[in-house]
Amino acid sequence: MDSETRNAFFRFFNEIGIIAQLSRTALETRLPKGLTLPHFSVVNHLIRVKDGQTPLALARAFQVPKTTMTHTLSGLLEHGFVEMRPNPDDGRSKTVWLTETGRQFREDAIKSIDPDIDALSQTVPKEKIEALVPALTEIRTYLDKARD
Amino acid sequence: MDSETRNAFFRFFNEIGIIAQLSRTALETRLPKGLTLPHFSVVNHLIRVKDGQTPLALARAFQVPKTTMTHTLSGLLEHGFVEMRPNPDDGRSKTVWLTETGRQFREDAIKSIDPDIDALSQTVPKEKIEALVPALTEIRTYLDKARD
DNA sequence: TTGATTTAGTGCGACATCGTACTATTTAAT
DNA sequence: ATTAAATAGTACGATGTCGCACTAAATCAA
Repeated sequence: MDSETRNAFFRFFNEIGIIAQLSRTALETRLPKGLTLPHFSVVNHLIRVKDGQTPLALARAFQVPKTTMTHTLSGLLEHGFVEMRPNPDDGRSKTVWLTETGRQFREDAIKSIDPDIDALSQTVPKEKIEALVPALTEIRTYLDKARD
Repeated sequence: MDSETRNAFFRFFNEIGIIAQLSRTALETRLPKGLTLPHFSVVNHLIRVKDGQTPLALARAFQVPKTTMTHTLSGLLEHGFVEMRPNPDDGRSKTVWLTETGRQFREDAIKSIDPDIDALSQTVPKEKIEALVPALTEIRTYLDKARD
């Protein structure tokens, strides 16, 4: 493997890592103290997709270990953003449901974040972002499969 | 802001976050136990750019708080991969220098990782990666400036 | 049916990250 | 020259992340 190819991939993953870090911090400064990107992401996911999913399904959707999802959900429970109900199909399992407070949290968060996205879109228009996503999805899918 | 635009950016940052996570895990499984992506990245940076830089310069290069860089460097010191020397230009400061052990660590790590990159490049060729980097750099630069 | 294996979720411990506060030194202001 | 402000680095504490081990329930095998 030539070092030029290697460096291309290194540069790519380095930019990815820094963007992940900066965007996360940028989002979290807009959230009420004690709430993090995973909190917002999970609530957002429950709205965009559907609630009533199991913790394990959420862990898989976000590619995190299930212990991490347990921790994230415990924070959402403390804030009253979700509630757990037994899974009628599986006694080991639970289902995660949004509360009205949780929906409101998402509404408020989006109101706080929208101006930032709007500002970013002045420099990097939506179309440019949309053009990037398919390649990123391809890479993400590859990495997901590659981890055995 | 219409929700379509918002969702485009959300999807983008979501993919970014997952790729960062998966690629980090993939790399770290190739490193000796106890060593992390930041350890490798810093050593790699010291070789690609130059050693003798200050901890603060490294913190800025990786967009992490200086306390985080202190912690990363302490790990590199423990492993004997770098050594610290006083900064002749500034008595408050230090400079970070690679050791032979550190260079060897980087060599070995690259040998371990190269096959993975090679496999990835079969699915996502170098050219495709290189085409993505400028846009990512633009976004990273924007986010960096935007954090006041 | 019974026992073995797999799976969902959690408690716990290890460690990475990062904000706050502190020391030592440098730079700026007068 | 003296003092105030800014800067480099670190110690410490809080918290997020995740591997390991465990319990309870489901699935599979005979």
